[in-house]
Amino acid sequence: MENLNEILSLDSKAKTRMVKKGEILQTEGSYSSLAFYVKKGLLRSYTIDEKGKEHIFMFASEGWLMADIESQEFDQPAELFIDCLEDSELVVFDRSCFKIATLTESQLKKNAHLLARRTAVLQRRVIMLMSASARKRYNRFLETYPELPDRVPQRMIASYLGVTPQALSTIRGKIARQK
Amino acid sequence: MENLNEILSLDSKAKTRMVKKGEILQTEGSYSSLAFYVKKGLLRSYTIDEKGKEHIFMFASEGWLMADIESQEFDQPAELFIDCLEDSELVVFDRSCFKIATLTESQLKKNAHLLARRTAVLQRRVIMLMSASARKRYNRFLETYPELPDRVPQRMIASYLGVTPQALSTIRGKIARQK
DNA sequence: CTCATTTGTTAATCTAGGTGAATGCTTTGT
DNA sequence: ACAAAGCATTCACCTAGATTAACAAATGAG
Repeated sequence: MENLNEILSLDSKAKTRMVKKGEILQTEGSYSSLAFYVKKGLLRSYTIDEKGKEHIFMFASEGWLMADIESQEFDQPAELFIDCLEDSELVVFDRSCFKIATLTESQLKKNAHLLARRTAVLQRRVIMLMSASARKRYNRFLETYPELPDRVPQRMIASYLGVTPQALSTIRGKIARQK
Repeated sequence: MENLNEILSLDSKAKTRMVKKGEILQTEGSYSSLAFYVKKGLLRSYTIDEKGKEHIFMFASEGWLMADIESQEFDQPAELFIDCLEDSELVVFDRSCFKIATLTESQLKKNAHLLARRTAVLQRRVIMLMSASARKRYNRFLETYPELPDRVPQRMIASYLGVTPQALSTIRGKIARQK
């Protein structure tokens, strides 16, 4: 991820803010979407389907940027909820800060890298979801985010992987037993 | 989608090229990745898993840009195959044309906008794959790409949706019968 | 035109993962 | 400190979709 100084240069009005575990930073359907750079702590973004079930879209720990860039760029209401999984220290950016039309050239370049990187992550995620079993997705998750399993409740890892907590528990049991 | 003139302004060296149905434009692992703007015709990008099964990542018909932006951005070998589903007329861009460092401000803005749009599509796709049944995904596909069902073989639609051709056939049978 | 390949359909299994419920364990709030 | 809520695990089901296979229709190459 870009370092903090580069990120900060995107918006001189950005402010540091402390948030408590459980605090909700963005609600689906809201227009006041912001972007959050995580200095310390852990965020997640997710949707809630018509049956009330949560589907975690991504996590953001130290050094990552959490934003509903898509809804910001197209001036649509937020599609995602964003909330806080640990007491965190965030740098908060105004949504205008990611509106492409308003950015300077050097900001655009940073932004383009962030976007390209994000797109690459999503591309791999789509391919995994289409082609790999729950067990393979879990193993890939462990490789990709080695620091998260100790900080994120298992039911949320399950949600990120697109399986139930029970299924993940069974997978973990099998992996542990066969070693 | 941006109109052709805007796209063309990205690269004065871009050339128009006619390609035949079945022609392969990019192979997984190759470094010579290009980008293709579709003036006429239809392309697809896909991976092949360890069992030899194809997984279609996206389609691009008239007015869309097909590119393995991810591998271009990170100078990695291509992750995707790209081939041609109909005789097509394409504008071919060199990969350098999407290397961020070399672009002008107005090109960067178009590029960023294309990426944001692509990311939004992928975001919805991930959420669909995690939370919706095959039937719902098919209905969503029909709404989103109304022109494709008549041009794309069903087995490829099935591959895009992440189900087997048999499963899609059954879904279509049920939908037709219950009307 | 004709034979071969690819495509779509249907049907009979099989299985990964979902659902629901019971059991302990750990957090949380007061 | 205690009750209450949330969490992970296990088990007994159930169901969506995979697999395999057979067959008919469409496509295509020589």
